[in-house]
Amino acid sequence: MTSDSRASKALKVKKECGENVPVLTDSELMSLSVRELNLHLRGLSREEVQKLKQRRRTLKNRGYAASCRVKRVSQREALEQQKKELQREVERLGAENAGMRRELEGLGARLAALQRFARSLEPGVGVGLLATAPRLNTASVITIVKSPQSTLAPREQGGSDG
Amino acid sequence: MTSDSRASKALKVKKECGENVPVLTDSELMSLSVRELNLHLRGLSREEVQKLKQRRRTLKNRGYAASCRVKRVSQREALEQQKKELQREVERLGAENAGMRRELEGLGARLAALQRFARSLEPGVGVGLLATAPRLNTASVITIVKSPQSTLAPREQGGSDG
DNA sequence: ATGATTAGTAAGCAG
DNA sequence: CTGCTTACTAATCAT
Repeated sequence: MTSDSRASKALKVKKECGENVPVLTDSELMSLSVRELNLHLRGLSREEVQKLKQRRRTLKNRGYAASCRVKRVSQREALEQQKKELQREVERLGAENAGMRRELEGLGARLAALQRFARSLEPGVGVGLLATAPRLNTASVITIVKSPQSTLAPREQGGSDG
Repeated sequence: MTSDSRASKALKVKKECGENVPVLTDSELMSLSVRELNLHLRGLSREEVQKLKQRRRTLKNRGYAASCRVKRVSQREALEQQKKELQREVERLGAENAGMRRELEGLGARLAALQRFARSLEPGVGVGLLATAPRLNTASVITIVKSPQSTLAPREQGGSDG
């Protein structure tokens, strides 16, 4: 503040009250349109007109600066909000990820066991199916299938016993 | 701005050379310690001392305001950087997630096919294993494993085992 | 006293 | 000219 040109506070410097409308309030002067302002400018000297216009500009600048600060704060808060949402999203995806990784592990184990069983039935090496696995029955398969429960495939498991 | 005391910019305010030497430059006055400042204060009137101290304060305030703006910009850029990194992380986790989901579907289909096959070998309904599936051999299992046409897995044809 | 922050001011740019 | 942004200043607050 320059400690001058600040009539907005307490200084009430009126210029030639006897001529026309003495002064305009800050809010009045600031919100007037150019056309409306010109109505109040009639009968004033060039210098007075200039002073009034400068005061108007100053008042508007005051408002511009204020909205500039408001905008700055809003943008910062928006950024922080977006960051929080992204952090939550990362956390959610990470948890979902870990769950699926566990499921994959379980399913992989089940599948590997079943494939080992299937290969054991295969006549590949030179021995036949019945000769290769005479003691194996399907109960083993069902048992293997039942042991880990997946959240993805909670299918029913009837007939566990032979 | 008061349109005075602003020699730092382009405004040329020349100091009355006939009066006194520029006792201290801005940068000098700003960086001096109180003790050092007092050395330069000797022999000056109270008013001059006050003026000098006020100028020092003003210069310091200028620096404070500058660093305040720098800090504001830095914090904003840091926030934006963190947001970008989080976005990349979300993208990465999402892709990993989708991949694992596909894997889970494929494994689920293979497992379901193997379970169906295993149940077909079961004597549960009343007929024995050999009587129930006399034509089935392990080649069927391998076939099922290699190309599961389940509703769960419309694609994913490449078998992992041979 | 020092440093940080805020609102107001003018300069300067962009439309 | 209008609106926005920036640097600066003074005021205010906290240490």
